Amino acid sequence: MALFEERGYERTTAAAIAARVGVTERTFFRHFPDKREVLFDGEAVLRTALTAAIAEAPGALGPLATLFWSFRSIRPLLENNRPYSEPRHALIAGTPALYERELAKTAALTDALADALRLRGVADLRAALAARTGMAAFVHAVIAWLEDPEPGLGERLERTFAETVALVAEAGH
Amino acid sequence: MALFEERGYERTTAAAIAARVGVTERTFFRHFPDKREVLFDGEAVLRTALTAAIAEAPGALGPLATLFWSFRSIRPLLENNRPYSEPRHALIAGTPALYERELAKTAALTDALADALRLRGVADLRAALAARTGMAAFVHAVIAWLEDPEPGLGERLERTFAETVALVAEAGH
DNA sequence: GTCTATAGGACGATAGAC
DNA sequence: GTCTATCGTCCTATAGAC
Repeated sequence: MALFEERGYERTTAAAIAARVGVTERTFFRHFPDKREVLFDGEAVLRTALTAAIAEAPGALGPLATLFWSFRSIRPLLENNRPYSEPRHALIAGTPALYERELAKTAALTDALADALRLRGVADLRAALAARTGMAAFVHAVIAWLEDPEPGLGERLERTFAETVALVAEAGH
Repeated sequence: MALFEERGYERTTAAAIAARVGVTERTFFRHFPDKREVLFDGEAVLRTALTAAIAEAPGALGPLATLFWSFRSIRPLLENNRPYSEPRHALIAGTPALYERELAKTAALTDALADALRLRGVADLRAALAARTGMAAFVHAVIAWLEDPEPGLGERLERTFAETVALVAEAGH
């Protein structure tokens, strides 16, 4: 992050990153399959936390309510991580190659959520649609919060969930 | 597509594509900013059709109903394109680098839909959330249809819209 | 005369093969 | 760790269209 903020992502070579931590360029590529991945280690933590939450959510909840419940439950994780994730978000948003990778990670997470719903007995396509719809709200709320800390993440999530309900209700006549 | 289906995307060099159409590698890169882009020319057509439809949708419709109306209206475009888009989808789904680019195009399209909604007077964040939610349904329906032609796209869209309404209604208590 | 397209040579960086 | 293929950029030159 220090190097990227200094010279920008594209003008920072993999060799320069490697040199900064005292290894060779080849060693860098042994740890990360490509240069973008160096910024996306955290995704696994988020996926683990969310799929665990889905498994533990109250059994009475429907698919989308389960997701909303899970998103609420990992709020502390996101809030604690903000000092790192906020500048990271700014860098990613301004770098097309990184933005593409971020989208791929989000898509992989969406698939994982759908699988976690299936484990709760939700039908195949229904689980996929619920995961997409839920992630649409979650990503919207988190990005809004990363770009403007007020109001807090909890408030952003609740407002977004409520607005999703309102938008869809209106479209359903 | 012929070359990609023959040897796979990654094992097809830009030079090979260029040679196939009788130009040099450098000329290839004058037409396409990078190798992936050669498969994503069509996105502009879809964006133009959808934003135009949003502008022409009945004024009484709310944001999400406007999107659903627009998705329905471009059905013929998608159906006519199926002979090309179906093998293309299979190739993209099996090639991570192409899948990432596809996600980026979808994200750009989502932004364009949000802007089109703003032109209809929808508030900023509300437009962004509606666009994300609508695209979640649209992409779900189109992918399901590309991977299995039965039932048709019209039926896939209606079922998906209805299921979105049901999922969200349930989550809203 | 200007605009647009192709071509050629050189080259840095990523990333894979070994 | 060594070696190298491929992607993608920079620069300049040339040919045809209008």
